[in-house]
Amino acid sequence: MLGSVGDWVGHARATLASGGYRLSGPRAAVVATLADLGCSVTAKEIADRLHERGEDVGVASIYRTLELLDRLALARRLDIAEGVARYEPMYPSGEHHHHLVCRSCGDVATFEDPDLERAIEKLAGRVNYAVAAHDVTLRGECPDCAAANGPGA
Amino acid sequence: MLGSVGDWVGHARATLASGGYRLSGPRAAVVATLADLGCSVTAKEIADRLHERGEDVGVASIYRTLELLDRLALARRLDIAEGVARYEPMYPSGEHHHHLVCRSCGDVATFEDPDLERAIEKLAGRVNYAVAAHDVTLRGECPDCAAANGPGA
DNA sequence: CTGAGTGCAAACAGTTTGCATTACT
DNA sequence: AGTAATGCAAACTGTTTGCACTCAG
Repeated sequence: MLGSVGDWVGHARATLASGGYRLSGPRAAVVATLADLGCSVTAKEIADRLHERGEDVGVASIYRTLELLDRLALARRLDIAEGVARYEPMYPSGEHHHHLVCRSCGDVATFEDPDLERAIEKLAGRVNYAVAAHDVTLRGECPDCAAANGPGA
Repeated sequence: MLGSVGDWVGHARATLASGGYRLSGPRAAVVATLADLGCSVTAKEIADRLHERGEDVGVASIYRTLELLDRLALARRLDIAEGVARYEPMYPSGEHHHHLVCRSCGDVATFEDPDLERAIEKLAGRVNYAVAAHDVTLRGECPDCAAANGPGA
């Protein structure tokens, strides 16, 4: 079970500790919640989830933790929809996925594609930037919205 | 000269007109400025440029125009850096490019890659979404920043 | 014990909206 | 003339920051 939730939480805890960062209650809660929610999570979603469980954490701490995770390469920030930052856990193995965003309902799905990764890798070697990461976002309609809107269009 | 600046302005004007949208002074100014600035432009950059030329346009109108252009597929909104919406002209030919973003200085460069497009096209046929568009963003360091920071890292 | 980390609330930046006024068509 | 579009300014949303307090190491 590569990159499983439990693994990532452990990895995050270890990385934080070895970086001299304290594993405070709020910080641990944000890490656990991010792991739990998984893919493409907003600060608000984390806050809400924690609130539901009675374990409230100030928004500032949520933002500060997410920023820290991003800085330590424990999470990555996504620019899928403008206006809201989304985060998701980053696995040490480097495995990752990309996103499909529904223009109608905002739903986010994921995909992985070796061919695409290969094309990007080759490309990265050709450009004059030192490429460290990449995002690919496909936009269109999810099956549900296509069924609902498509026939009419 | 496919998709040249002049072409696009004409195309935009025609599309607006045929959609029943008025070609007001402010709107025309935004269209012209977007064409002029070209790639990856923010609302503020348009406002500033117009201000320099003494042709001030209210921010609201700039945002409304950009949203309209996006809606009419005359421009596309980019989610390159979170927190700011960036726009660029969309050419009717469908030709487009993607972006390289420097993590150090924020510089944005562009690239085109047929292999990548091919991979995305194939992929689009395989997923269950009806894919209408795609964005690819490579992140890393531009040559200048790599030269400045790289040796130290 | 001591400073990293927290929570609050105020500050901010970018964007949107309501409404009276202006100006395309 | 009639209505789409503008400009202003206030409202909003998401995010950041200053500061006194707290708690993990």
